[in-house]
Amino acid sequence: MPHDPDPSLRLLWRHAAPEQERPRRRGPKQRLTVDEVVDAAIELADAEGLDALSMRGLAGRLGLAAMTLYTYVPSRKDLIVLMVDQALGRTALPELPDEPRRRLELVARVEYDDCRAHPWLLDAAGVRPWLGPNAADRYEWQLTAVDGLGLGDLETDQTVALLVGFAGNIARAEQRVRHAEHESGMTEREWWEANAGTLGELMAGRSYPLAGRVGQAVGEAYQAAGDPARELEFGLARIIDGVLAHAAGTAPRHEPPAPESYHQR
Amino acid sequence: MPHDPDPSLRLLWRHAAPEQERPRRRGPKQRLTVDEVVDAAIELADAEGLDALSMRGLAGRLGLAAMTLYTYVPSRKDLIVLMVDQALGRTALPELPDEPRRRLELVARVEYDDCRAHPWLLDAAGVRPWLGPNAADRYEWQLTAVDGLGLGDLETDQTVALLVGFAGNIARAEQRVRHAEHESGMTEREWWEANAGTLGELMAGRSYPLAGRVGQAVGEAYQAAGDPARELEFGLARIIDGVLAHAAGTAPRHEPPAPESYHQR
DNA sequence: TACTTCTTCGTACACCGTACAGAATTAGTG
DNA sequence: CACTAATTCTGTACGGTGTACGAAGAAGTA
Repeated sequence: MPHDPDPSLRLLWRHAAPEQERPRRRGPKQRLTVDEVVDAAIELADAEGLDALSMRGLAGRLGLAAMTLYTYVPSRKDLIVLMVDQALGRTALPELPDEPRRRLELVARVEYDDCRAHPWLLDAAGVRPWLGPNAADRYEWQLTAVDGLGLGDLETDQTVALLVGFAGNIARAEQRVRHAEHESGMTEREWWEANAGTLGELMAGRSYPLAGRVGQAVGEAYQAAGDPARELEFGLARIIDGVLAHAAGTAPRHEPPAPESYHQR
Repeated sequence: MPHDPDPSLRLLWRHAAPEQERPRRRGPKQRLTVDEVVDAAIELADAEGLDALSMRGLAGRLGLAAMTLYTYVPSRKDLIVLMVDQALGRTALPELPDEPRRRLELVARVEYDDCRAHPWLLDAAGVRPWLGPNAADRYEWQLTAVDGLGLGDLETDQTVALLVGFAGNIARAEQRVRHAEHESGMTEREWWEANAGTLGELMAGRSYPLAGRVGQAVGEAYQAAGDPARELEFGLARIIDGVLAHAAGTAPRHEPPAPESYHQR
């Protein structure tokens, strides 16, 4: 017996066929629209994070009783799916430049900017990667950016995943620091100053020559410049170098290692 | 007024100074050890995910009352921090090969394997990236792998982040599919078959030339081979190409500095 | 023995998502 | 018009969560 189609797909694509969207329904009109609900949820999640987005809280902010939300949206999970697609739709996809490197950079940067504007996007990725209209548009746009390098279909897809995944990781690292600072009430620097003594005492006996040196350099650079944009710059340049070299067919190729036992448990 | 040092740091490094670990305490002995609690939590999270790890559930599995756990661990968040470090400590860090490419590959693969063995590691990364002993050991090991390429301290750190971040992303993508399948009760293929009709109807009017073609190719390749290992392979090769090219100080379109042996294919 | 300190545990609170039933409101039907 | 059916809105309730708090008991010290 086959499965039923997913009802929330129609909700995701609710703007696709606006002709007969509302074929005159019986009961009272809805006070709000789904878009208004989702927009309010986005606003709330932007301000206070996905954890702080509760059905009761959102309903209260909208002047509704808690359960009323369920006439707009089947569940909190579905709401989040709608939020993702709606947030993606807010940024207009810029025109793609001609130069390949610029195109790939742009794919990563757009993703990075969105993940900074809506940090909860990174947490929401845990739910099903459903195809909403804006997600579909964006995927098509991303593929267009990578298309024409001479890669195969699979490699094109993997390149997109590589770029947006990396951009998301940079955003995630920033978000983690902000989150920790917000909830511990002290900055990264204050935390370190408060714990350096304890940590040094605990780590006595162990030696971390590289980690000590590198960690210090990273800490200084981070708090001095304060721009994790540099981090984006570096990794992005490496990735694009590698992709372009591969596309040009000039990258050195090696056999993958034997899959079993490159290290023991 | 300066901040107090973080109490859970001592808990993280509880094995660091075992001499005077227990300076004769008064009340009854604890029935369990912190390690046993954390191990049970890891086991539970491995089996059912981080969401299913509740204090009551864990306590029940250990034969304790719920609140008793709080004599071992200050809070659920701290427990997760301990879980992360303890899980990291379970995999012995393999010896690093000589060839640079193999070293970088190994860094990514170890991370990938761990993220597959403990999928909740990816969710747990949301909490503070605290320095536990095993995390510190691993960081040092990762830096050692990248060291010697001629990169600066910052770039070395960023390269590590690039590799492990990528590996985590691949694992995350797999986990997402598994999670969706588990909770929807149908496989990716079944879902598609059930929703292809609806989706096609909804997407009428829009055209996704690339996404359609690529998506189909990806879907076939994915379900046919079932190996996301290929995805790891591809991105990893690009990243390492880019990093090594950069380390060699040569722009992407230059020859690599003739390693002793590499065969082209 | 009495005191102190620690572990264990039951209860309680605030919050969460949401199932359910009833009241109010509107559109279609006679 | 009245009547019915569908739909929105709402309050209450259930089972779940993390954890604050206080009581009870055990083990060490005086």
